[in-house]
Amino acid sequence: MAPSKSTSLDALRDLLRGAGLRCTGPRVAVLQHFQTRRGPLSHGELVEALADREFDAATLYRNLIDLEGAGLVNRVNVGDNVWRFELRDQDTETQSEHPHFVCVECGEITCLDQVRVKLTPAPGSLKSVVNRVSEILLKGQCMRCA
Amino acid sequence: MAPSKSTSLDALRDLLRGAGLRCTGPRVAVLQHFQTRRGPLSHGELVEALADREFDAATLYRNLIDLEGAGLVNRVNVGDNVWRFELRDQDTETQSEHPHFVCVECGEITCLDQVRVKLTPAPGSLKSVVNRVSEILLKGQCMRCA
DNA sequence: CGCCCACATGCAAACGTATTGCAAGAAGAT
DNA sequence: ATCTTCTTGCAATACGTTTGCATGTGGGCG
Repeated sequence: MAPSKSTSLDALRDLLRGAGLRCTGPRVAVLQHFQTRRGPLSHGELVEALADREFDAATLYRNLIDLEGAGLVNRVNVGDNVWRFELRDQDTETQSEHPHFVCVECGEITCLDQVRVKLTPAPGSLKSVVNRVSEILLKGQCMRCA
Repeated sequence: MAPSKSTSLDALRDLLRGAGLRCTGPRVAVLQHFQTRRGPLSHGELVEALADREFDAATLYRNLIDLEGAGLVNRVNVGDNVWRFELRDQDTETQSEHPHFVCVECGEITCLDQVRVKLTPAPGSLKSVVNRVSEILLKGQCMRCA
């Protein structure tokens, strides 16, 4: 019968502790805000969104970095030279195989699970410089922004 | 019998004038430097590379912007929040944008001119979200960092 | 060939985001 | 309850990007 609020709060608590981070006010607030938000969030947007809580901007910045280091959020760059962060899906363990598509307009990130990318190098071009490709990023315009 | 130096200089002159830009010392120097360089170049790197010419940094910055507006260079973003510019291939009319490879260790950026990327979408996956792919970014580990 | 004007340069400064130093404060293990 | 270590708050710095403005210059035109 526990209210959902405290339930999710406990979940966040476990999430933080499990990641080796202390459970503090700012961090819980950040995670909570991420849960209500779809899509990447910049540091500035986060500061403004939590302005009423009056957390220090540097604290929130470091929180984002820490959460990224703990694997709870991803840091993405949609091409406007501003770091953005998004809650990382905890369910999917391996996400390395499929390419990601980033819309340069709305910044939405799409996992192209079904898309296969085939690289056909000319002799001596790819092999000479590239050892291993770990991530494939496609940038462009999504249908909605077209 | 004209020396190749003056020949290419004339070519650059025509390139600039043809693009509607005045032929000035800084602009010629920028284009010349791009010709000797493989891969994208940041503003800071360009300033340092042409330090002996003692051009103003703001001038070089505006040159990059102007050259981009004239279609002579492309502006790319490899994910480190720094704008980079590369000479645009004038021969290929259809945007044959080559993919870029970024080493996640040393940060070196490589133009994979010869690499062709073929996307084979499963039915209804790519078309539904992606309208147009404008940039392809491959991240991984380069040979030297392996 | 020289004039003239729009465009380009140089210099300085503003700006926004990213990043760090340090002392005070809080979390959580014992 | 205490103590250690991590975190916060505040300030200041670093860095790339961008702009204002006065001066200088390319190149078209007479």
